[in-house]
Formats: sequence, C-alpha cells, structure tokens
Amino acid sequence: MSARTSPASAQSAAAPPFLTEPVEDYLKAIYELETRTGAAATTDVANALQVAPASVTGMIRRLAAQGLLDHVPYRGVQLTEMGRRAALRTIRRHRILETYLTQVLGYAWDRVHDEAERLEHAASDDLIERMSAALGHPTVDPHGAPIPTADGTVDERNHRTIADLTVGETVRMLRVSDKDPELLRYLAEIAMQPGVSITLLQRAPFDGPLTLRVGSGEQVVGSTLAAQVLVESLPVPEASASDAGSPSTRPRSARKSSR
Amino acid sequence: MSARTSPASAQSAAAPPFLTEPVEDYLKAIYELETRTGAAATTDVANALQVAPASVTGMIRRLAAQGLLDHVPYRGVQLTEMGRRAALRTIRRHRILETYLTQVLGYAWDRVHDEAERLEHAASDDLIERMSAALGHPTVDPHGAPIPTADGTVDERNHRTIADLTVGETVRMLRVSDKDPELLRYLAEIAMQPGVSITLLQRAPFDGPLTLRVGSGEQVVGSTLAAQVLVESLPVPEASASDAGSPSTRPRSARKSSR
DNA sequence: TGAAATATTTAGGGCGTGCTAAAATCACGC
DNA sequence: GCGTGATTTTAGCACGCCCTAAATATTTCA
Ligand SMILES: [Mn+2]
Ligand SMILES: [Mn+2]
Ligand SMILES: [Mn+2]
Ligand SMILES: [Mn+2]
Repeated sequence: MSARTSPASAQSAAAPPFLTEPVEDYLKAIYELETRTGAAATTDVANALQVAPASVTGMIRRLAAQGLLDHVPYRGVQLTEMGRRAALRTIRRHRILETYLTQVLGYAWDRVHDEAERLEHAASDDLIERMSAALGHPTVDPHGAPIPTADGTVDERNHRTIADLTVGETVRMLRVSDKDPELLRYLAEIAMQPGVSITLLQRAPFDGPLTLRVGSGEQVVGSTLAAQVLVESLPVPEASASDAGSPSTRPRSARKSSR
Repeated sequence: MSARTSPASAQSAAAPPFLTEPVEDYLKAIYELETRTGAAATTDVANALQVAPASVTGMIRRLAAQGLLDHVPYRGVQLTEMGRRAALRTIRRHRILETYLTQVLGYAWDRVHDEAERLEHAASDDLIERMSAALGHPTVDPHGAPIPTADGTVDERNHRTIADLTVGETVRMLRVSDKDPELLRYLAEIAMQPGVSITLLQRAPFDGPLTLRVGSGEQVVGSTLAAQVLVESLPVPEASASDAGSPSTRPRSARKSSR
C-alpha cells in the first residue's frame, strides 16, 4: 500500500525475479482467462484457482506492484509483457512435463495434469529443455494444447468444437481441456484422442445427443461433451483442388501471440 | 498457540499428514545429523539449512507438536518413528531423482543435487516409483548414497575414508557427499567415481598430500579431499580362501535401520 | 431511473516461516 | 565452584497467502 506501483522502470528487464508457486499459478490462470475472454475478472480467477475473491484482490495488488499486471479497480486485470512472459514460461513447462510423463513414463493422459501442476514450479529451465529435447521438441501436449516456445511464441487460434459442426462434416480432433480427468478417461474409452478423424452423422434437436463417427467406430455423445472437444477442418478432404480453400486453416502453424 | 499440543493420539497413524517443503527439508537435515552424530543440535540444523538458530527453535516446536520429533530443550532433537519415516521418504525421492536425472536425462553428477532438492517435494509417489522402475530399481544414487526402500529400509553402515587407509591398501570407492559441486567436478576430472579401485601409494607426513592409484591412473590429493571419499575394503583380494573373512564387510547388503 | 442483484474491495485475522536482539542456560577451564 | 563464552530460547516483528464479514461499486432490469 505504501509503495505506489513503480512508475515506468519495468520494461526491458529480462531476468525473472523469482516467482512463488501461487504467483505462477495466478499468472497462468489470468493468462488463460485473458486469451479466452479478453480480460480476467476477479471472480473468474477466484473460481479457476479455488480461492476466495478477496484473496484474488489481495494478490492482484501485489502482482500489480511488481509490474506483472495492470489493474483497473472494479474493471479487471491484464498481464503486462513481463507477466505474459512469465505465464507462458509456466505453461511451456506444464505442457512439456505432461508430454514427458505421458510419452516417456507411461502416464495415462488423465493423470498428468495434477503432477505437472506441481512440477512446473520446481523444474529448472535446464530440466525442461532436456525433456523437450528427449521428446524431439514436441509442439503439442497430450491433450492437443500447443506448447509455447522458450522465447514466448505460441499458436493461439480459436478453434471450433464438435458442437459447431454441420451434419455430414468431417474434421480432425485437435484438443480437449486437461482439467477434467473423468472426461479424459471417457474420451479415451471411446477412442477420441487428438488426431482422430470425426464425422458428425446426426444431431438430435433441442440440444440433444450427437451421433459421430470416431475413427472407425460410431459413438453417441451429449452436447456438453461435444462443446469441449476442439476440432479443425480437414485440409481439403480428398478433392483435386489443392490451393484456394479456407486461408486460415492450415494445420499447426505457430504464430506470434503479441495480443 | 491457543491449542495445546494434542495429548498422545499420534502413534500408529501411517498416513502422512502433508508436510510442507521447509518441513521436509528440516526432517531430512535432522535425520542426516542424527545418524552421523547421534543427535541434532540447533546450531547444526541452522548451518545445514542456512537459517538463523532462532528459526530452528521455532520450527522444532512445531514439529514436536506434530509428533515428528522429540525435543529436550537445550539438549537437541531426535526424530520419532513418524519423523524418521517422513525423512526417509524424502531422501528416497531425492536419490531416485538424482539417479534418474543422471542416467536418463544426461545430467552431470555435480548438477543433480540442486534440482533434486526442489523436485523431491513436488513429485508424487507414483512418479518416483515409475522412475525407480525405469531405472531397474537402483540401490545407490550417482554419488554412491544408498537409496532407502519405499518401506523405509536403508543401508546405514559407516564407512572408512581414503584418509583412513594404510599405505599399500587397495579399496573400492563407495561414495562421496553430493553437496559440493566443485569437489564433484574435480573428482570426475581425476576419474574418481563410485566403483573405481583406489590404492594408497604414499602419504606425506603432517597431514600432507596422498598419492593414489585411481583405476589405471595416478593422482595426488589433499587430505581434505581424502577425508570426504568413502571406501570399502575389497572382498578378499585374490586369495583362494573364500569363506571366513571379515564378516560385516559384504558389499551393499541392505540392513534395517531401526536405530 | 432507482432498487435489487452481483461483483469487487476493504477491514481484520490466522498460520507458516523467516529475521534480529535480548535473555536464559549450558559447558568448561581455572 | 564459578565466571565466561558458546549455545539455545524467547520476544517481537515482517511478509506471503489465505479466510470471513462488511462496505462499496457496478450492472441489470422493472
Ligand atoms: Mn495440464
Ligand atoms: Mn501449478
Ligand atoms: Mn543430493
Ligand atoms: Mn529439498
């Protein structure tokens, strides 16, 4: 309270000034809310981190004082460049860890999130880069989420979900949230994994169940599940026209996320 | 402070009640001091953890209240069975992590300690056991320290050091402390690693340098270094008598450490 | 355009872990 | 046995992160 948020001064400093585990988790949560909805509200952060709203206000004050975010009282927060870099660093660690645990140590994809949630704060940059190298520098994690590069670049396009498909459309599954182990277990059961091809065969009215072809099988899923699975159009199904097409739908191209 | 330390109640509870990172480090440090010198003094713990003695007193009060150790004021502390189990769990994690980092991820042996010092608090039991399995359940870490088993058994014999050898004696290097990276780098340089055979060729008077055969090379080392390298006698050099011998010097047999 | 509902911040604590300075206790040599 | 230096504990405080209750600001909608 006594020290007014330091004037300009915090611009080019590249060295991270050591962030605690709670701070890293706040920044990560704010980053994710911000990219989804433009800004992060106190309540949303509180929900994401399972803490009381008053605790969020307190933490926000400290983070703003450190130059990690800008806070307009009653209006929400936005990360500064420094805050964004710190968030992406933690997200990179988290996703490389999840990939490593899955691919090298045989974890099921519904078990990696909790483990990575802790390890992301304890692993050194060196360890993370070694894991990344051991994996051949993967670009997506086991749930299909893009892995930011070490210099803070990440593919941040918004994707459609199965719920957005028109009947008859065939797409490729890209991604699903890593936060709900039960959902992940169920998806694995019905063979819905990133990369699999999905066709919407039928949609019942009034937000009813959707009938899908998933790989070579057929599944009926609810609309809640459908809305959580991100997909992308197949790059020109099997026609001969190979150029025009929808321009922004090339698979997996990294793009600078400079907001 | 208001709540008086709970009466007896804390005896057979096997479930660890979640220990914080500082608590795990205190227990580990106390365990190590205790096995070396019988009991842990406040000052020693303070030195080991690089905190003020008054901080140690405060922590000791809390740990005693939780039943993790017994404290006789002005006399030092001793771990309870619960405290000892918690300490050995952390030590197991630490040593498996060091082994994994070295053997799987290519870390040099002087870099693993700091990394393990943090990861030991964040890794789940599941992760540790997967790493152990991936390594074929190793029994010693990269510095030759024995790895406690999951049920709290560890080989705790005291070993001689190079400084204890008589001229002409040949031994096998067992272990060296993992705490001094510079020492470890130097040892690697002169090919002194656990398992290597060492012969004391010559010893200068007045605590002077020792001339050693290390593997196939020859080295001159100071007495400080010599005192830090633990060794064991070779199991009956190359005679035909295969039975009698010194009874307690069989290599690497695990022994219950019930104090 | 207000009043009710909702979101956010402030006020006032708690707990864990650290610190310094001062007091108390212990250990040892004379 | 006793003084003195070393060790240990107590007292008092700071900081980070969390909480609940109460106050305040914003949004919504009758
Ligand atoms: Mn995750
Ligand atoms: Mn986390
Ligand atoms: Mn170590
Ligand atoms: Mn540690």
